[in-house]
Amino acid sequence: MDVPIAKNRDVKPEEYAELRRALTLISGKWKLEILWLLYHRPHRFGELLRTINGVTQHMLTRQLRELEADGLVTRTVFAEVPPRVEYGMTDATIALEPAIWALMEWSREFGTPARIAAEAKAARD
Amino acid sequence: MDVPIAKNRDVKPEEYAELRRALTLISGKWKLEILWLLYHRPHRFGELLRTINGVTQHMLTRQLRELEADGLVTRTVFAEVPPRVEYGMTDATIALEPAIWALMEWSREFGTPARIAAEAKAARD
DNA sequence: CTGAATCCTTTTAGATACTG
DNA sequence: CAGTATCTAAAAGGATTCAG
Repeated sequence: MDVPIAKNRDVKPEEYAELRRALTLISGKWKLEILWLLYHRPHRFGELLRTINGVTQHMLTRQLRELEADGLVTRTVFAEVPPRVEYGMTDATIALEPAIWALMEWSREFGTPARIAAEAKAARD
Repeated sequence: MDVPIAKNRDVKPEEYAELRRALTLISGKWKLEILWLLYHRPHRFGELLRTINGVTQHMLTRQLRELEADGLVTRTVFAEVPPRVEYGMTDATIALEPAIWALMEWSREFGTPARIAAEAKAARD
């Protein structure tokens, strides 16, 4: 909090695109839940489906495919009957933790609509 | 990096929604550019329009309105002719800096598609 | 058990013209 | 100068059905 970003460096135009891309990678509706569960341990598809409240089979598959394509989860297929698929972390996933943590801290402080509205009002006065 | 989030605490279901909301707040296509410029100093509408490459008047207005509604920018109208409107930071904006910084760090390390793909491949092997 | 295919709704972004 | 009003396009999310 004592380290204003803007005072430290400028941002090149291309970096905005990269930063936006980073946001896109984790902005899927279920991706944070998925990643969080995987931070604890590898999970099977059915485990994720049962654990994540409200997600459909279709959406879970799609979010996992996107995460996999972006290198944020690993997908391991075991040649068994019945089939077993396990999802796990990558180095990129692990490196993402501090950013998620920082966002969660901020969300707890300022993420509440009422609180944010109050802050804005106070700033206007 | 030495502090795995998952090892420290669990996340309540409601917190996922809050975290997703935080992401939504900053996920607009032009919001990061806007916030970054405002971190340096207050800007007028026309200044933002000229400085941010590729944004249209319409989109800039909409993104600013959303940021304002979310308490991430202040909007000050000066009763002058011609009209002058200035946008600035709020406490919530300032508190957001560390999270943006963390995301940008991660993006520089893992945000490149090629790099991410390589990481994923290495993890699979 | 894991997931692909199809169709549909909602959200977000953008282009264009007009205004106090 | 700083917007608003329409309209259109693209992306994201979701329900349902079928399959190795």
